[in-house]
Amino acid sequence: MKLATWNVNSLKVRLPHLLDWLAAESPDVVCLQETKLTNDNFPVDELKQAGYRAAFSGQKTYNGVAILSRVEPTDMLMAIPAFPDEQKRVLAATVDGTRIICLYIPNGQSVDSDKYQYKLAWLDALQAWLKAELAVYPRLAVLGDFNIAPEDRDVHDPAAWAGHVLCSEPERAHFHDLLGLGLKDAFRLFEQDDKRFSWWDYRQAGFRRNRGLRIDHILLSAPLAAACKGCRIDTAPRAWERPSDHAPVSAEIAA
DNA sequence: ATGGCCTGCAACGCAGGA
Repeated sequence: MKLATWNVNSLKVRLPHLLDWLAAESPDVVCLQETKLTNDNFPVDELKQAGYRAAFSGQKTYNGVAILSRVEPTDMLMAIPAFPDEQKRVLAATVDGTRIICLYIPNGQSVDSDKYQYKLAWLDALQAWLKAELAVYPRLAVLGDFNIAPEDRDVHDPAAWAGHVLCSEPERAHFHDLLGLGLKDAFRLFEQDDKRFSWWDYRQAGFRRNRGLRIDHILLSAPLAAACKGCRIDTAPRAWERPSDHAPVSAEIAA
């Protein structure tokens, strides 16, 4: 079972990229973030043609998440139960006996912003929810744009980013606490090249200069981590015409 | 040198992203 996550930064613009990538990579499950589409505009038919069912939770202009899968997703949940939110950032579904949680964690903007406080409150609620979910679903995968670079090695210039949003100590502590629940960062289960990132700023030729961050993650419960055969960031689509600023991340789980 | 780029909205510049 191949699981993937991709912040597409507008599914309307990136649908051709997504269809090309699905055809090339044949993932079984794909979590999408920043679809920026209302549900009535979701490209259900195009994805069905490509062989994917879709669950989605969108809104106008901002946010929006989706789960694509080869088999019908069931038991969908559109929010953290104890954290009602107008912003569509959460989608959970069960796919073939595996619980999939797709997240678009708030960016936070800057550490002195109200949005940063919202991010920390959001992460508190996430922590409590995932603890309960793990007790219910042994096979649990959490995929998405976490907007957290967990360690300095996930940052192109740790000195420049020190203390800034996405790298601040409270955010990293939250990420560490998720691992403390028993989740594993799939990417770090394997030997990886240095300076592997999943997001690069559109400005200043960020991608060409590999000035990026690793902020898109796949976390796996113990049974899934034990069966995980690989995890990689596919940087190729970031070099395509009119790319998303994020690259897809995928993990292979043995059947 | 505190911007730069991209998307959506519905502007004719803004908010938001990271």
